[in-house]
Amino acid sequence: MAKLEASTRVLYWFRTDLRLHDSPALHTALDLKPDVLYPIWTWDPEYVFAHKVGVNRFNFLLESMCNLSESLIACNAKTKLHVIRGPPQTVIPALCSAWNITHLVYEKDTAEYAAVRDADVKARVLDAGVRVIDVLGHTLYDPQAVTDAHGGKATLSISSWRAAVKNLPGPERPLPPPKHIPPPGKTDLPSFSRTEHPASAYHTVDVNAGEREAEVTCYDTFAGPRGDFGIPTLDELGFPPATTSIRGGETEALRRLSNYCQDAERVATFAKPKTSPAVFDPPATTLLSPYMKFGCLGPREFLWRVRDCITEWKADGGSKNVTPENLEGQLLFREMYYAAECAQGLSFGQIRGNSICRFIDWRLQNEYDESGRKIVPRPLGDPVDEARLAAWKAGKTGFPWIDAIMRQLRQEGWIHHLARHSVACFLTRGQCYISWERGAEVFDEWLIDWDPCSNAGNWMWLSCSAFFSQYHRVYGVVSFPEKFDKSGILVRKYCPELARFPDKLIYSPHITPLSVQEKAGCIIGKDYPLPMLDEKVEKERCIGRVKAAYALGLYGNHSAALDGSAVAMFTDTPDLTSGDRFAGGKKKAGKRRRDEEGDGRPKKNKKQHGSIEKYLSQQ
DNA sequence: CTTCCGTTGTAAAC
DNA sequence: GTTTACAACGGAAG
Repeated sequence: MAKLEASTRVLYWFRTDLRLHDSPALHTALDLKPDVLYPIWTWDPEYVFAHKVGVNRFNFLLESMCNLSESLIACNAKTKLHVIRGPPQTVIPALCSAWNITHLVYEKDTAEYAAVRDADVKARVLDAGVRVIDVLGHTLYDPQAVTDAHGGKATLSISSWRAAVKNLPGPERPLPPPKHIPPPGKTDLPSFSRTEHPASAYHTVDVNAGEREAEVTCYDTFAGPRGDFGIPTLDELGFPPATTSIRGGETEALRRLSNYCQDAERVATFAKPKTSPAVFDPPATTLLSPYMKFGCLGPREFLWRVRDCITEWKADGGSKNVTPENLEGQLLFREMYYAAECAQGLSFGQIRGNSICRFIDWRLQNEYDESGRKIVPRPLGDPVDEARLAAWKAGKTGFPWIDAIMRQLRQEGWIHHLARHSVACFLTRGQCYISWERGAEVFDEWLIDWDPCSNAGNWMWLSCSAFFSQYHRVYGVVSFPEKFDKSGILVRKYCPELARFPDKLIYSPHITPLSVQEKAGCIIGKDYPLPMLDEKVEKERCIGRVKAAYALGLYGNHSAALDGSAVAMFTDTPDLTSGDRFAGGKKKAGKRRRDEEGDGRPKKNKKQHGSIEKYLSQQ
């Protein structure tokens, strides 16, 4: 009797902490000196059916889970990562009951979606008398503590974030990985049924259906096809093989980190804005973001490895770079976005209801029903806008720099930070004037390192919706890449049809004489698209529109943004590229349009390098 | 109130 | 290759 009460039986729930090193939550679990510890992962149907996730992120996750399982086995041959296929909200309470769990331990996830889910799970198991311990470990600082120190307001700049953390204790050195892990106990699943733990409920909205080549079989059983709680495979998701060359896992993360730190001078003099988005083999940056996203790499491990590396190098006479441009600074932006998301909640990922996000009359914004629910799938908008969005996503805009980046994104699941800037600026305030929500959605689908805080935060930054406001600074689709690479290696790799164009024309092949095009074996307008819009003309229109939006001064939480009437408060600048720009699309009711705007300066339309009409006719 | 600063612009002028 | 005008924002500091 007394012995039974003393027995400590821990369910350790792995989520975005797929590592053994520097895991405060796992450390806490082991400090309980448990008799048994079950390392589990709940294979949540939400991500399989309701959230659009590309094959490369799933592949990275599965590899990271496999690697973690191997590391667990190395600590104790009797253990491994146990995958249970079902929604955590019902599966975890059922496991607690079936396995007589006394403690549920996991790393705290502060992002709103996860926080809501975890609160649900927590409430259910607390009811059953299980103690719940959640421990921070995904960030250097507690986003809630930063928010509190900032008066409950979102941190909108690095300086305000810095002021908020000034009096908080700084990050300590990372914890070592455990050497031993207790074994799990019995693993039977009495009376588990799909009625209680539905996966099918989500089938009605299988948003990934288009990517699948076969049926989803991963929910046929709870413990996998072999009944051994094995890690699912892409086959069981019905997905084709992954296309990325980025391998997942903690082992790979630590190898990459060590590898990058070999070159102490590069670490110590790192300046993000100076790193090239055009090189890829190897990339100019660490490529550690995917590992950070899934917790294969702990932020403190990264921070202190970098700090130590720089200290050593400085001892040899070097002088180091400063935040926020240096490597440590990269982590600080992540912290800033986490704190801002924590203060803002679910609306951080959208315009509607988002008090830090400017309301701008972007095309193809989210749409909501009367009760404020997002309409899924999104009703189609103006065909010209839709065509532009589709071309952007497909890497067929006719601008090689943009297209190469988008194709790299799809293939590799990762692109350089400044490449993200280029394509995000182009889609939103630079040229297309399409809502950042659409871009964020595509990044969510394709980026391995997608993170609800950093992704939405950076899209608001680039679209000048929050964090940043210098909307005149528009990235050129030729000038910007030329600054880094005049030879166009990224374009040659990801747009191979352009590989034989001369350096001077690689970013603007449409002005190439036909004879040269023929020699290069690629006719622009046939083998590669004409530019789908006039870069300079659209840039000027966009700047004018954003300027007008700033003057109007609406934010996402304005009543007009909530009830959908805000768009009608905008007036349009005269159309310069195509007279029938709005002819095909339905205009919003009550929309006013004026003929002239602002400076009234007649804009010359000298170089019409292409038009959406010409572009569409090629499709 | 004014001034200064802000990770990552461009194009022209020197 | 570096410097400067461009046209100009929000927020913090003074």
